[in-house]
Amino acid sequence: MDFRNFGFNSPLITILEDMLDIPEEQEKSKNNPSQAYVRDAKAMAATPADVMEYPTSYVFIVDMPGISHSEIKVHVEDENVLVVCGERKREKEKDEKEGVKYVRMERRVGKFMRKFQLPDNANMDKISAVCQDGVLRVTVEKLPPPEPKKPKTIEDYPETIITGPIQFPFNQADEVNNDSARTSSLLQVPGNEITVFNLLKERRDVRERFAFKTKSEVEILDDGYRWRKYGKKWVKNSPNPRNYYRCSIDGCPVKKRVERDKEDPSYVITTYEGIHNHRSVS
DNA sequence: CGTATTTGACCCGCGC
DNA sequence: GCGCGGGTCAAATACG
Repeated sequence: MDFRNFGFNSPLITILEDMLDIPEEQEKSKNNPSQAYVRDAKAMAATPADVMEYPTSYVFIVDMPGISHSEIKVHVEDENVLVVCGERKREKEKDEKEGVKYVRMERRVGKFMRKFQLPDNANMDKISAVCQDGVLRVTVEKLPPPEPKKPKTIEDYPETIITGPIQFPFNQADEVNNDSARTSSLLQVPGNEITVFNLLKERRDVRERFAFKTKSEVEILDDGYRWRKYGKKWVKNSPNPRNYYRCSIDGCPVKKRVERDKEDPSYVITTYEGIHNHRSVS
């Protein structure tokens, strides 16, 4: 998560603030964007914050010294910007008491504020805040990670037909040193995905080549590997070209051919040959 | 301009 | 040995 742009605490702003030390009263005479800007800059510079990431949440810890609960406001603006602000007011009645005067007045009076750009996975509906001992603690729950798409089995896709001896050149690394491992593999077709599994239980049954056909608009099925095209051929008796690909990993011997079924052009026939000597890349 | 694809040439095995 | 079908190479070309 990128928190670099979270705060507004660059040294430049602090220097600017010192140079433009405008009295609060004058600031209140508003309608001047630059004054509002400076006021916000001062408020942010005066409001230190920590940000922590937990497994299921983000926590923003903000100093709000001497500010009563009722003066602290937490809200979200612009969809994903968490704004925390508070204001410590001068206590007029006490200040003006007979025979009482300030000898020193350093503690900040005025606005405290911080803005935080929330990450994409922040749950805007699950924000809570507690304030204790002048420290505000805002917890923003994370959205649960996107549900892993439930793999579908080949039975869910009767359009996919295994047409040759079965072998999985991809995912080969998963079954290394495990001869009886259940072999499974995921093939992704845009909008669909297909897991072909359990078709092979014994490593010794592995063939160097297999083919299947899938109903698909596009010819490039994402099988988790990157391929480099090295040839294209018009084969006899077919109106469609045959495309030749090599695994783009240097030294990997796997090749595949892709062509449209000449009987039914809505099917794409893919033939794999060889065994990958590396893991898939995606 | 670097990278991917296209495309014709070349190569290889097979049947005659 | 020759021709055919199909796989591969690599120069030319397209593409981003």
